[in-house]
Amino acid sequence: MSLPHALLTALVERPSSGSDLAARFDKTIGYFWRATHQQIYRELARLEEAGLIQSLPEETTRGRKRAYKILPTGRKELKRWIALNEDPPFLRDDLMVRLWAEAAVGPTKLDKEIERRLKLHTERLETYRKYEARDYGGDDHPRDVALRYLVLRCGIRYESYWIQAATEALEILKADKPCKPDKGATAAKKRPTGK
Amino acid sequence: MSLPHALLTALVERPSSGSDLAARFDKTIGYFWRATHQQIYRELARLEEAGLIQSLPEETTRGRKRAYKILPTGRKELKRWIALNEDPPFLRDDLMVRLWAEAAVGPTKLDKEIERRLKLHTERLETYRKYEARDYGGDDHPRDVALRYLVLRCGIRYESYWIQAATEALEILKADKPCKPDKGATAAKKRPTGK
DNA sequence: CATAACATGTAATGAGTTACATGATTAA
DNA sequence: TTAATCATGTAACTCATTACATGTTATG
Repeated sequence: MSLPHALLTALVERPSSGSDLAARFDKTIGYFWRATHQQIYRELARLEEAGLIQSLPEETTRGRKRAYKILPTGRKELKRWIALNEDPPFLRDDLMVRLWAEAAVGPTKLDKEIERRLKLHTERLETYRKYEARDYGGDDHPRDVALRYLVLRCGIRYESYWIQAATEALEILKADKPCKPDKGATAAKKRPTGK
Repeated sequence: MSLPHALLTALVERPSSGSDLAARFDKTIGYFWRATHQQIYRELARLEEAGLIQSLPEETTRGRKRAYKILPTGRKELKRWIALNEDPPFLRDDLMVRLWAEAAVGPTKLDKEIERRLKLHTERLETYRKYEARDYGGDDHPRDVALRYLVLRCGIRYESYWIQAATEALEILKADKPCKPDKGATAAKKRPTGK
C-alpha cells in the first residue's frame, strides 16, 4: 500500500495541508497513484496517530487549513519502505478484459469506446510532453532530478503503450473480418436486438 | 469492475466450476485481471443470484464440483458491458512512488528490490513469448484469434515496458551521482533514533 | 481407513469510492 | 450579509486480501 508513503514523500518536500497535497497529487505523482481528498485526510489522521507526522500547532478546527510536517520517525519509515521486498502488484486493465470478451461474443460497439479513450490518453500524453519540455530541458541531471525525470518518462511511455494498443485494437475491430466459420454470423446483420 | 464480466467471458467458452475458472484465469486473462478463488466463488454466487448464470443441476453440496453455465441474459449483459463508456482506471504503480520517494530521501537499497522484480518480470515475459510461439505462429488470423493475440502482445509489451523502466532506474541508482548540494547529509549518519 | 489434495465456502480486515455534512473564507 | 468557494471531515458501501473452516475425492 503506497498512499501513506506517497504522502510522506510529499511532506518531505515541505509541510502541507490536506488540500495542498490533493492539489500536488494531481500534478505530479498522482498520475501514478491517484487519491481522493477523503483518502488523503484519513491517511493523514492515521499517520499522525502513528506518530510519523505532526500537525503544525495552529488552530485546528474544522474548515481551517491544517498543515502537517514530517517527523524523523516518518522519514525513517519512508526510507525503510522504499527498499521493502514486495511482489509487484498485478496489472488490472479492463480494456484487455473487454477485448477478450469481444473475441468471445463480438462484434459490439467497442470501437466507439476505444476511440473515446484514445482521445483521453492522447491528451494526457501531450500534457506529459509539456512537463518534459518545461522541466527537463538539458541532460546530465543530478541524481534526484534524473529519478523524477525517469518517472515522467515512464508516464510518457505508458500512455504511448496504451495508445498503440488501442490503435491496433481499432484496426482489428474495423477490419470487418469474419470470425471463425459461423458463430457470430447473426450478429453481423446489425439487427437492433434491443439495447 | 471487470471480474464478473471476465467470468462471463470464460463461461461463454464452456461451462465451468469455480476451480476450473481459477485455473484458467491463471493461464489466460488472469495476467490482466487477477482474482483469488474467494473472489471467484463470491462472484459466481452473485451472478447466479442475478440470473445471469445457472449452476448445472448436479448435487450441490460443499466440497463437490459445481459447474455453472451462462444464460442468455448473461450473454446479453456481457455484450452490453463490453462497449460501456467508462473512464480508464488510473494506473497504480508502486515502483513509481518508490522512485519518487528515493529522489526525496535516498539513497536507499532500492536497487536490490528492483533487481529482484526485474527477474520476476523477465520470467513472465519469457512465459508470454512461449505462449506466442505456441499459439500464434502464422499471420492473418481470423478476427477472434487476432484479438486474443493482441491481448497477449500487450502483455508482452507491458512486461518489456516494465523491464526498460527498471533497467533505467538501476542505471541511475548505481551511477552514484551526487544529489543536490547537501540535503541528505544528516540522514547518512545512521543514528538509530528509536523506532 | 488414514491422509493428502482438491473444491467450496465463511469471516475479518482494509483500501478505495461516492455521497454528503459542516465550518471558514472570500467576493458580490 | 448572503452566496459561492474552499477545507476538512463523516458515513456507507464495494472490492480485494488473508486466514481459516468444512466437506469430497483420490491414494497408499
